[in-house]
Amino acid sequence: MSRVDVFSNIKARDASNIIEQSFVRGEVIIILANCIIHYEGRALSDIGPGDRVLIIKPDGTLIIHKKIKREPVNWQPPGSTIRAYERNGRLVIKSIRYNPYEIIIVECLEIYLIAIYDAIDPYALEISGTERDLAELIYRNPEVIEKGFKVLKLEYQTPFGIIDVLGEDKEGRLVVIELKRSSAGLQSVSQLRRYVEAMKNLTRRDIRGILIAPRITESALALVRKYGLEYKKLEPPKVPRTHDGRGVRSKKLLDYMDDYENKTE
Amino acid sequence: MSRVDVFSNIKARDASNIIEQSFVRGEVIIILANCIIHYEGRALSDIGPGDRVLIIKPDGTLIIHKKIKREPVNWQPPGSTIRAYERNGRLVIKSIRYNPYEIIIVECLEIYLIAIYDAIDPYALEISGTERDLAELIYRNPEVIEKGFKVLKLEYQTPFGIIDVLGEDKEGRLVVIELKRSSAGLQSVSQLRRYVEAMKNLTRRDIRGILIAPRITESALALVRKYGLEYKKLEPPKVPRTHDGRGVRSKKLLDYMDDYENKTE
DNA sequence: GCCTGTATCTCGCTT
DNA sequence: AAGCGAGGTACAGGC
Repeated sequence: MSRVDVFSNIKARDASNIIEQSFVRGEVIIILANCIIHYEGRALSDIGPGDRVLIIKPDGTLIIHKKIKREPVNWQPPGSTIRAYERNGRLVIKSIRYNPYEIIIVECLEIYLIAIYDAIDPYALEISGTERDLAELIYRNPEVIEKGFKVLKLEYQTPFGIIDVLGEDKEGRLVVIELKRSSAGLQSVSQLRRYVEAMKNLTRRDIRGILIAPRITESALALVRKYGLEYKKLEPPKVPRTHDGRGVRSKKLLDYMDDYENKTE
Repeated sequence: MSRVDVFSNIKARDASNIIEQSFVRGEVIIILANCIIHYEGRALSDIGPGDRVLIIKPDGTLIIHKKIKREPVNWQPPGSTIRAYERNGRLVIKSIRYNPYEIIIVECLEIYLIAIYDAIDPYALEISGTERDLAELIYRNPEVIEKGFKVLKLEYQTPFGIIDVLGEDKEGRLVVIELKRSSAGLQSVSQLRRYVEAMKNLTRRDIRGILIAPRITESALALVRKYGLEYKKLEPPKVPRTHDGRGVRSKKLLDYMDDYENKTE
């Protein structure tokens, strides 16, 4: 049996049956159709007729793509319900989410193609270069902050937010650290300031606040100084990891990179 | 000529030709395949073999979906380049983005289906219930804030951020307003405080700061009080708008809602 | 280009 | 269930 079944030139009623049965079987459903879309929930939207790509996933996700942009024009998150039926000779797909209550109605004026995809996908994404990697770097090598720095807590909860890294400098002052995986802006400075103020309510010790990021905007740096905070440049490490934890992968990527150079030059 | 061409049982070399030619023609390409994916750029990621859905859009967008979740497992934003070729008998799709430099390599172990979609989609999404709608409500009806309130500026730029609404109360005090379309949290309070502090550098007038949102978290409200700010409950209006500006649409949505009740009860 | 802030953000995590 | 913060966030608007 093939992994994919394809239907074209299909009547609305048949399409609705195929979709509902396939959804129950836990398959991915791809629909190419001309449709109009109504959405109401946290906001309200409508869009007139156009050729779009619909993806219905077995977890209840609904994604509707236009022919441009990375973001779907309409969607429903995992856990939503899916119903398909025929109405006035047209395929209608209705998805409802509860809490918050949100509804999407897709009315298909023309169905070009329906693909039923019995997908098997056991692997999870392995990623590095995140803020978490930056935190682990500091945890394992506290001296990257400064000589004599000690980590006291990661993800330390205060009444007014969660501090990425709480530490202590060699003079015994409390150090509040806010991490950013990429450029730090005004918001990051406000965040750090909030945590420092929160800690001032909890202790009478001297407190320093340090913003850690590979880059900072000019106005953010000005704000850091205005608030008596500090900035230190530091990048999150990108460490290739394979499923079994060995760093074999980068060689393979480099292999492809070479391949790219050969193809395009 | 049909809007969709479908290919299955296709060789890697043929697939690559179809993809490259179709991309040049400005069509949407949907590929169902078992693949591994390498990504390197702002971060670094890998994922082992699995059945996924790939969408290549004519604007250079690449989206790769697993069988669950709303978010793609890997992607490339609009403006990226797309290349497809055969390597060791396998289809390889490579996408590069510059600034920042990011590369995705998809190696297909098996191609289940390729659909070439000549999509036509002229309409844009019409949406309401956004922060912008809340701002317009206040601009047209300043009294929703309080009696005697006057709007001075929308999107007023300070050295430390952009104030949603700058206004004046009936006592002649400057009022800084921060809007949220949904629940306000700690971050919103920090933001408002930053703007109020920024204005204090620019004027000697008395300044009030008001956070406007349909809801606020408990700790955010505590922080509002701690900083001497104010909170006012207000919701962004959801106004159905049709393409020509008339509010005809909600009747149609209600029509479908009734339909839903009939179908499910 | 960079910077700033919103989003029907989504997602994971913790209380 | 609600709150909090990260994200390869994407996206729009300004400068």
